[in-house]
Amino acid sequence: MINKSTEILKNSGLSITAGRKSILDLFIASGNALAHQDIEYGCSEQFDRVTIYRTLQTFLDKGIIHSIPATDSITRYALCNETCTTTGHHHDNHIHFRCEQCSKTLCLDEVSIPVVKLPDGYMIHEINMVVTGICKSCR
Amino acid sequence: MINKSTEILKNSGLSITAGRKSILDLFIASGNALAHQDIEYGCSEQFDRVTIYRTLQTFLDKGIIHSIPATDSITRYALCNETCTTTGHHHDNHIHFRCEQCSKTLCLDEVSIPVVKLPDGYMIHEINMVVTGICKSCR
DNA sequence: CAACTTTTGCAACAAAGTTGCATTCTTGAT
DNA sequence: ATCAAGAATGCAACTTTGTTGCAAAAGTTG
Repeated sequence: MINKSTEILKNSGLSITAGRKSILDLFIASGNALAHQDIEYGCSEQFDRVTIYRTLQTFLDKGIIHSIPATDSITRYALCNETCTTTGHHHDNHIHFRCEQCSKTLCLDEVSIPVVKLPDGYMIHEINMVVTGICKSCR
Repeated sequence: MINKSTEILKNSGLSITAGRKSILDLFIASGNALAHQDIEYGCSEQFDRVTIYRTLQTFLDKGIIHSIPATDSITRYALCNETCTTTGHHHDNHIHFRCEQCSKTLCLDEVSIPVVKLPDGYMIHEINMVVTGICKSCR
């Protein structure tokens, strides 16, 4: 296993292609959540828009990345952490933080989502929590 | 003051137009969050797509509605409750629930968002919490 | 390296959202 | 009730975002 992106692909049973490695490398390098557009302009080599959409969907399906809700109609994705190996739809139990200054969206892996009690009759499947504000680096 | 939508518009200092009243009435009648498309097809009279976009933006600015984060790139909006009179960007402190069965998004006004403690250096401005699962009516 | 499967790129399309401008409607003062 | 000024609307044109089918190219397995 040469590098991390190759390793992730192998572990998920996906074939190793230049596009997938490139996109994974970008996620690993950036350290924050990426939108489709970030990837389109961020890859050193350029890939077709369609390929990027399909790759992101594949990664979602395999549990390599997760999507982060936002109010601005831009879907962002972030790498799931290592312990999160479930295939198929799943969810990391951490908070997401969006900085209003630098516009970066981060996974705060160390902060887990508090338990909430819903009224009777509601079944909880998944909880998402997104905090906006100013991040550590921007103060 | 003839009806609720007119009252809301007056309170926000907006001029009373057929489009605005129609859209507000739809929010009041539906009781759940609406996406642009729901409004486009939901209004008895039809309005231009652009008008709907602009009306929603105006309502957001005036604090009449708030937007609800989602992972599906569809922005949904819901009426802010009465106590929430701030003009400009603001946020209701309640949880949103999205039902996987009926696809409705609801404001659970009675459930407030729990306090979270972020690592040092982060400034919190706004917290959003979206729970997905099965709602009361769909069980 | 050969067959078999998977992935990619292209084209074409559909949906979502934005902007400028002319026309129409609201409002507030007469 | 009327009218002028300002605000809102509709239209056209455009950009961005996301989807689908299919043929060509690349990856995988023996």
